[in-house]
Amino acid sequence: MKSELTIGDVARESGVKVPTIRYYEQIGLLPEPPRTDGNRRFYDQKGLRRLAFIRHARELGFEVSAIRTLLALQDDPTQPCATADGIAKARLIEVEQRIASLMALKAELEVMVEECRHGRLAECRVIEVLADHGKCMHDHH
Amino acid sequence: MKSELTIGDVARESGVKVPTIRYYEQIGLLPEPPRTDGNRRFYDQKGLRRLAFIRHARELGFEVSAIRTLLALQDDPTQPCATADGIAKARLIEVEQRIASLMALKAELEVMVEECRHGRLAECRVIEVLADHGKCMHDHH
DNA sequence: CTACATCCTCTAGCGACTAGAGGAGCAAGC
DNA sequence: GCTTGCTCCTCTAGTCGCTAGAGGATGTAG
Repeated sequence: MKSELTIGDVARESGVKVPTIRYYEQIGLLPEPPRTDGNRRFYDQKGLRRLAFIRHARELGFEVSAIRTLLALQDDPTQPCATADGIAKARLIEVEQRIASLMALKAELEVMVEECRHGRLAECRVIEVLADHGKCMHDHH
Repeated sequence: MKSELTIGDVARESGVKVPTIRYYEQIGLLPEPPRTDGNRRFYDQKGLRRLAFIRHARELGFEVSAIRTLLALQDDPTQPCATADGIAKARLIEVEQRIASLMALKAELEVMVEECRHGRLAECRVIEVLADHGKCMHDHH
């Protein structure tokens, strides 16, 4: 376990691309790391963990502003966790709504694809359904 | 049924906002409509249908480039519909993958929220799970 | 005739990156 | 030492699909 990690090292280990790491630093999600004599960033295990935290949160769909709050909470563990819990709950609701919406779209796409008779476009269901919303059986949108 | 519709009329009837309609025109999704003496755009039922088509396709998550192709196909209905069918099928696969991914995230978020004991952050599951990906039971990401 | 809504063009901003230019540093092989 | 080639640096600009705002013209209702 190296103690001085280059930006490439942390990129490999965290799965976050090098330019994205620099971008996170630029927007203040990551602190400015120390530099070598040759002006290169170097990181320690703490920096790597912070980046892994960010990556995981991004994968879960949290916005950067939410991650900013979560990181601040992590930095001050004397705070009650109601805030973190609230952010997670809000995200859960978003995800549930997005799933419901996508399920409806899936059903609609399936009908379109299913009914396409592979003939001429004149009777193609894909075009037809898109052209006339009334032809789709769902009222979700 | 008016035959000369202002941009505001088609916005109301299609549910697409006025600046978005102008944007669609700018990127070539909509043809440049004729203008009144006072330089205002006016539309007919055909223009409104084209906009409704675009809106529905966007709601189904099709990208603008895909919609461009679908519109071209619609304009030339002698073409086989295999292309339209392919676009819809590709989108269906995307949607299915997105649903699967969101279901996994939902499960993970539920565990996080469920296990949060509403105590101090020191033992908050939300922060903890985010900080250590190994603590989450899914290997989807 | 005066408000006020709607329209026009134009430029710039959003989020979360991603790509590319142009140059400097570093490690390994010869 | 020297060259090759990879990684790093900064900076600007582009992506997608809009959205917001400035600053001005036009149309409509009372």
